[in-house]
Amino acid sequence: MLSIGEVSQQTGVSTQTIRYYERIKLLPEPKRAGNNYRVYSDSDVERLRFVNRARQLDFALEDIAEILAFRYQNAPPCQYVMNVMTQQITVIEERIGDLQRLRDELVNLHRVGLTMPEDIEMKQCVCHLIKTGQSNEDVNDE
Amino acid sequence: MLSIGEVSQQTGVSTQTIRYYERIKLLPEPKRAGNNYRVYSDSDVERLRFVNRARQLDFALEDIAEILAFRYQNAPPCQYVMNVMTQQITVIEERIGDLQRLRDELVNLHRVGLTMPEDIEMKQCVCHLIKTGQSNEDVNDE
DNA sequence: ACTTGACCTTATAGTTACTATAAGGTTTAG
DNA sequence: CTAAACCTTATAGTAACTATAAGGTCAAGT
Repeated sequence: MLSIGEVSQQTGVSTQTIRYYERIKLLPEPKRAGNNYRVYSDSDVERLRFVNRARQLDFALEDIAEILAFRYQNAPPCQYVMNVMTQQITVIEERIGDLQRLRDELVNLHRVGLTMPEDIEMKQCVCHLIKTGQSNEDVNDE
Repeated sequence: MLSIGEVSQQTGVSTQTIRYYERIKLLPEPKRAGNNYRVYSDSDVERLRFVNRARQLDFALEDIAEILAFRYQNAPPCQYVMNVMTQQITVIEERIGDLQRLRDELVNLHRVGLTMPEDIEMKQCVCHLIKTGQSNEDVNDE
């Protein structure tokens, strides 16, 4: 039986966040000690660990709630979880692609900024690059 | 001279977002027509394009406001912009790394889920994988 | 003249996943 | 007996929008 602070330490989830999860019903209301402090059982901690782990996999809290609901009904959430995973993978791969393109663009702009003569750099410079939105194509491919 | 809807079409920024930018003073209050409709000049549109382009580069609105403030004072924001860019690139590269690790982990879990015998898959399955948080290491490297 | 639909206006609340703050109660060590 | 390190609740703030409500304006069609 652990206090909220102890649970926080053991799981790496802040006390604020634990209370937040309780508020949005992702975690059940724990028992209370005589002084009204929260007291957590092993199964509470296990559930929190599950939530935390799923968050690290970037599952939305809503999806996690759904999975937990399946779990509680003793229905197998497997197919659901597998579907969510497939979706997640697609979304993440798209994000990676977007970010890579963005990084290339920024690196380009930065490089152009560096190679500008100082007096121009200090007057028109990078703002112009941002503004036009064409530097990328200019430098890159066209 | 354009209406908010026309500006929206020309820039790809929703009318809601244009009003939002005005509210947080990223854009100046435009003139109004007799009917109280917003009327935008070319320079208004140019400024919005700048904001939009910077957003596409994932600059925070706060940074954009800072850059625009420099611009207005005719002070060269160059060094500031260059610094922001450098920071952005670092942050983005970290995010890409995180996401790649996450994707690998998910792909792994998904693969394990697929190769599970169906009866097990339908009872313990992926939830267990999420729960333990150890499947990744099991499958990957150790 | 009137109504329908596509515009425009403001103000306010909702989104996601937290984080921070205020204002206070409890417990333990010195 | 007081200071610290816990705990409690309630509420507001974060980023960058998006959605909703409730209404005003305008051009075209009947």
